[in-house]
Amino acid sequence: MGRNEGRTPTQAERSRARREQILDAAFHTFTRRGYRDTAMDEIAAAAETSKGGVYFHFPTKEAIFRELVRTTADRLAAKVERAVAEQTEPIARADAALRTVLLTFAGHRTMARLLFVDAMGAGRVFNAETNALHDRFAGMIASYLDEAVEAGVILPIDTGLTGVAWFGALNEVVARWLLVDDPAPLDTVYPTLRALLLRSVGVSEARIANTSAGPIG
Amino acid sequence: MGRNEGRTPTQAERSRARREQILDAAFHTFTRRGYRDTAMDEIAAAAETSKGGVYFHFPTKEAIFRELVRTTADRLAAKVERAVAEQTEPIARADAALRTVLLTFAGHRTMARLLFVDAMGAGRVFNAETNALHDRFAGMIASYLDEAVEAGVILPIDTGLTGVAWFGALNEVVARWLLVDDPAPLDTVYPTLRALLLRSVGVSEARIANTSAGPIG
DNA sequence: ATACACATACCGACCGGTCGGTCGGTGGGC
DNA sequence: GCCCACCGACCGACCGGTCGGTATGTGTAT
Repeated sequence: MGRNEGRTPTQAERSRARREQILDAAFHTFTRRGYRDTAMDEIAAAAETSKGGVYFHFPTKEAIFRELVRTTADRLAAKVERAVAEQTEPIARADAALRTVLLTFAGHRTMARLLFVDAMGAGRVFNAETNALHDRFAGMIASYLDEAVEAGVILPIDTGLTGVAWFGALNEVVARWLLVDDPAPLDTVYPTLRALLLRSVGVSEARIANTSAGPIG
Repeated sequence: MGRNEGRTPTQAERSRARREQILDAAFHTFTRRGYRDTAMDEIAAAAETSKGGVYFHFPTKEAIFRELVRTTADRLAAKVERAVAEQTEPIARADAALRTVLLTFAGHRTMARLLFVDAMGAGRVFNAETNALHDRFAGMIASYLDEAVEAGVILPIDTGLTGVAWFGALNEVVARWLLVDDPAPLDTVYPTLRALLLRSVGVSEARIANTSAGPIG
């Protein structure tokens, strides 16, 4: 690579590093205490800088939170889409999506926490945000279900409502797992939840018993 | 009816009336603006009294909210239990529970709102509360499912997890309906959701098609 | 190289506003 | 004459965001 190998970092580099540092600190603080209960001073302290320093990099508290939620949701959605793309058969695709979400949350509990924080600690401001987030994921599910209906492998159901219901079920299971002190590992509930959801759209027991695929991407 | 027919009410009566008035005002304000965004002054104003007046009847803001949630949840639970008691067949019982919740919410949107407010606007304080509330209803569902499993009319599933998942699905569908501006009537989604849930525990299509019962209590 | 000009990153005291809760007072019914 | 119900000014803590100031680069002309 260029000159200045690992030497005194340039201003731009230090700036981006600090920004990241603040994002990290905010992530952890929001994750542990919720949005409303997190003070800017706390974020500043956790990032080992000052409130002024934080406000140099971000315009408002809300902006920090939004960026965090957005990037986190993006990462999760991308991971799901990657996993789904590896499958061609409709049921296997829906299944891959479910597995990816569940196992990703299982591996990154804090990630799950952040995506649930706004529902737990934010005020009216974020209802629209939360709504949009839920819509996005419920919509993803619905589109996979549409494929499956089209292919005739599941019943011709109301995929919109089903997407919402599936998302809700998943949401609640994960939320429960987040709130309990020493939760059972999330991946142990996966087979049960999978069977429950697939059955709900008319997949045969035989087809459900036939589990698919290996580890997630 | 004793003497003093509708005449100047006694002090105790006026006191209880005021208390109710405050509860009412708090209910409406919490329902519209969420817990955190509701100021005691607003409640006082809505109850046509003063902040001091409110604090004469209630020790803290939290106490008001708790009482509201408790009595509301109690009313709903009682209604569900009454509806369930009218049925003897396990599937019909679970079905009655679902119908009652959905149709009660459909008829009392504000009631639904209050039960969801704590998740929307409260801070850490109520996580335990919310958790307990969810537990309670998920537990109710699970116990009905247990009956059904016992009777052999549904598959021998993990009723605990299923209770959580059903509750989550229901929860999300209702929440969605609360947040959308002009929602489709909740009772139109009932048949679809009912079929979805019943299928998920292995009830046959034939049995699902056979809808039960008349209007709710 | 040196000096100067300017921007960038950061600090922390401070401000303005909000809000839960308190308290001294008051008036009307018993 | 006492006390219940009520009033509303007030308190103190908290918190998001601002601002004047500083110090450390960074580019440029000499």
